[in-house]
Amino acid sequence: MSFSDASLTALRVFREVAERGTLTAAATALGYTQSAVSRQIATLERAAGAPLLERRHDGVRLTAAGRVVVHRAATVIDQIDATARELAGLPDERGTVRLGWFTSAGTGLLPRALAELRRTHPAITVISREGSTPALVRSLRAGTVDLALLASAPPYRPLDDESPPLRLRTLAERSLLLALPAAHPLAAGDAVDVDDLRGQSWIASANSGDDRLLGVWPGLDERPRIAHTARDWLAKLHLVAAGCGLTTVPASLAAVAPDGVRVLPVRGGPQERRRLLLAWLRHPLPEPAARLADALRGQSWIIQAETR
Amino acid sequence: MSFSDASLTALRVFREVAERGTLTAAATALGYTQSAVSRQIATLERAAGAPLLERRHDGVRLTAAGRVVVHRAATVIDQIDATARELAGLPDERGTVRLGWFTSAGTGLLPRALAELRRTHPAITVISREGSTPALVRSLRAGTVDLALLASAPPYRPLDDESPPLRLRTLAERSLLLALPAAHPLAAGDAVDVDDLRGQSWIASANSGDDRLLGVWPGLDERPRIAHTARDWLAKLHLVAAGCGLTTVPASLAAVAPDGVRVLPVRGGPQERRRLLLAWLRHPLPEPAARLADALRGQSWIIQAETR
DNA sequence: GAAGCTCATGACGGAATGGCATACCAGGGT
DNA sequence: ACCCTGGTATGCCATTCCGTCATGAGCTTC
Repeated sequence: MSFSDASLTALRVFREVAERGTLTAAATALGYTQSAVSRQIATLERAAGAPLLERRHDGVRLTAAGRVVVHRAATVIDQIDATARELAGLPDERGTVRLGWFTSAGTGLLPRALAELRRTHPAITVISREGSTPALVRSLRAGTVDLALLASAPPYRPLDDESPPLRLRTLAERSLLLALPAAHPLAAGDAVDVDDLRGQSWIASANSGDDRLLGVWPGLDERPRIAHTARDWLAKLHLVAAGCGLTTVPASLAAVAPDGVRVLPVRGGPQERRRLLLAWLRHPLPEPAARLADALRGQSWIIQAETR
Repeated sequence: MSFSDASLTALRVFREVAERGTLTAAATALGYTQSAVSRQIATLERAAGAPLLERRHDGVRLTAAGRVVVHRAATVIDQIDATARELAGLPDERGTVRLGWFTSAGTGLLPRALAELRRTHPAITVISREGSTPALVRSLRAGTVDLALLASAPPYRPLDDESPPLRLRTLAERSLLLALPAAHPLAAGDAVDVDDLRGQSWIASANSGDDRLLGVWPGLDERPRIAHTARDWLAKLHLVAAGCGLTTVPASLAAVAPDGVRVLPVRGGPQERRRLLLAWLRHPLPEPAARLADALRGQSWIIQAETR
């Protein structure tokens, strides 16, 4: 029994697991049952002669051997898929970038950068998908995205501690803002004082993954009053407009807030900065990915200037 | 059904078939039956959606799609095997060259070049194997050797007509010589006249593959008298010494002929030149392979000078 | 026309694979 | 203290897959 006995299916399953972080999620993504995935991993580990996953109560994490395997698996599967495309007579994907992005990049930075890129490099195709920061980091590791646009909050911990380390570039650094109903008493001035925020009602994001509670101004109350929970920005902003509560917004959304919503900075308290990061793993970055990175960087300067 | 459904086993089998040139040979090499190989290829072709092999009465040849697939298959399998090594904690094969060589290189050029390389670059490991020209060409295409040392006779046809073309470099060009018993009447002078060769008894090589009859001076008789057949050079030369017949030898063997054998040039008739070729496919050639090529080139100059 | 080589294919048995149900474990809320 | 909810592992089963064996069909050589 050696790794050469591994099956392609097992590699595919393993990559999916590495990307999703749990066997269960990988199973549903693949249309398998959890038990099938568990078995595939088990036989792959037997073939590898070493555990590839560290089992934890909240999912699994890659071991050192697992990191070796997921990297190889990604290139193997890419080869197979490229062969399929080539045989089908489709153009190869040399001119394609796969981009992952965190939700609030979707209203400003992303569409502008894509428009810019289409103007300057019409031959480049961008395939993108939204995802949470940990999901995107796993996708980078699993080789299913080439480039990821991430947000990071203080204390700016590294995104993961695996090797090789992800390559990072900070695109912009901006302040977290507060969205409140135009009719709200605090909405009168040019800014809100942090102490006035205690005891308010909040509209939070559905807590996706291990992120901290989003949408509530950080560091205020132990147990803030969550009036509503929504994943969608448009829904959240309309809830604010309807006077249902307050929420935090990244600066990029200030420009697109609907009527009835005011977006203001918060005075006092610790600086709530957010960094916009570009992350990738492959080095050197393939040509089209580098061009996309340029476009994102160009647009992020504009945004940075707009909103400080 | 798409190529993504291909299995690793099928790819392995396919590479072996591409390398051996017949399903049967691949089957015995893999320890399978011929029918198993036939089925694997059939399902792989179904997955690819196109025939990968052209069936001929004497084996199979790759189609255009087959060439695409064998190339990808080689890199996939290499990845898998590299993973296996890495997981086993073995050193990776970056410092290894896989060389293929035609039989008569084994007495002079090859050992000298390897000794030279070990002196100048002790870190490089060479794994080599003997093979016929068509077998080695297939091995280059299948990615199981990095470099091949080949012989070529006029009219110096291209080794194959597939794409991408093999990269070639001529190392030396030498005359074909004649080995005859020291006691033979023709062995008296410094050279033999081509017309005296008609009607002689010959010691031929076992006709391996589709090569023409080897060991008999070319262009003489329609049906030469073959007294003995042997694959091994040492055996052939001792048969000559025992007076059992004549045979042709490449110039590189002149120096190692045993007592009782004379090696002489042949006067008259068309020039019977043999080219020593170095062939490879990957470009650029990996570093250790390039160093081996240098060593072979260096030694071939010496040989060329020795024997003109 | 028989022998010898090639590849293809029908029949069949055993191994691999995925589904289901269930067991187990840890953390959080009541 | 309890259960609920997330996670993974595993016994049992049906099916599918993948080999072998035996045979057939086509072509070349003698």
